Amino acid sequence: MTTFYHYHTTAIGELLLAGNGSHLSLLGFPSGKMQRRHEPDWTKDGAPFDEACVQLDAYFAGELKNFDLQLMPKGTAFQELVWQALTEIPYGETWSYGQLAANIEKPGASRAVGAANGVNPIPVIIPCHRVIGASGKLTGFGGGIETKLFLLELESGQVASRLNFA
Amino acid sequence: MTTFYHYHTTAIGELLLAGNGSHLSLLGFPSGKMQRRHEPDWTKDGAPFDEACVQLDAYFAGELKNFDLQLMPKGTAFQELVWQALTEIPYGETWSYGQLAANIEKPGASRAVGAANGVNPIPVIIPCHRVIGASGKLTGFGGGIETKLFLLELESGQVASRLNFA
DNA sequence: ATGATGATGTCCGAAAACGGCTAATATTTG
DNA sequence: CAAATATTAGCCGTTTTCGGACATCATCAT
Repeated sequence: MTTFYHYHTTAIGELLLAGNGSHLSLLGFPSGKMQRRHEPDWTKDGAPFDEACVQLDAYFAGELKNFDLQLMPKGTAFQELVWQALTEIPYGETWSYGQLAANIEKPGASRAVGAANGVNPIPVIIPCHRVIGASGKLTGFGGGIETKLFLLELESGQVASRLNFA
Repeated sequence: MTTFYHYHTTAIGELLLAGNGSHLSLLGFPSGKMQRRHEPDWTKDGAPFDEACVQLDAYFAGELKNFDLQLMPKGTAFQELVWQALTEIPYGETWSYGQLAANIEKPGASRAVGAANGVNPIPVIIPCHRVIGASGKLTGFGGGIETKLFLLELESGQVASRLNFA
């Protein structure tokens, strides 16, 4: 099965999108700490990334609050359960890792939830950034803590129109 | 990639053959101690097993001394090296595990050779039965020691025309 | 306040166990 | 006294097991 990819520039920098012909399976950050680029055997464009880009643009413009895309994140049963639960956190809201754990009927698995969050293959669209420490601390984010903060401010209606790129 | 399979009865009982459209990747013993049967998602027949069966029949009739088939055993680098070396043992001859180890430039790895022998995916055709202990003892064989003995007697020209099946 | 503790799922590296072995010593047997 | 058997101790790739480390957090002692 061939994998398609596409780069798209947004307010948080360039993003890598990838998937098969119909479903999105990856959103990565080509620059920054956790770099993620396309694999050599992937095919450029070709897949329906247009819709994803349109929705991303609208999201960063503050006009779209809920993505409606065909997603296909791949992980263990537990991870997919967590990622599914993530999509149920309303726009602009934040939950703690423990709350999310309780929500999937696995109280005590807050730490495991954090680990699953850390390998979320489609950040932003699957809003792992809406999960923070119980103390309110933004404990981590693949695209960098500053990006996580930017997304939360965007969703909270604050300005946060610019961001320093390294 | 779909896998094809086929059962064929020989002097040592029923055998399971499996592979893709062109290469043989498995020969198993459906009955006996180390049972090996086809997986549910495999496709019956369809692949060119005809030639393999013809050669097997000729082999058990004592008429064919060297198989000429497209093989595709899958294992670690070391294992494939061992299996390759196995095919260089002449018909009717027996080597010790230590000799085989020395032959692949890994003296001292006789024990590892034994382990690799034990997971040979295509016995009989890849003649792991031609390897015995340095003392002459037939130390092991997936299809049963008695089968190993049968094969060696067959290749040594002895009668050994019948074999008791459990 | 600060710090140790235990619960949870996954990954990763290290360490140990396990064989289709063998040559070198013991130890038994005729 | 040999000449068959044990026992032992290295050998090596693979597999299994185990112990931490994590995007945590409530709890109970200091």
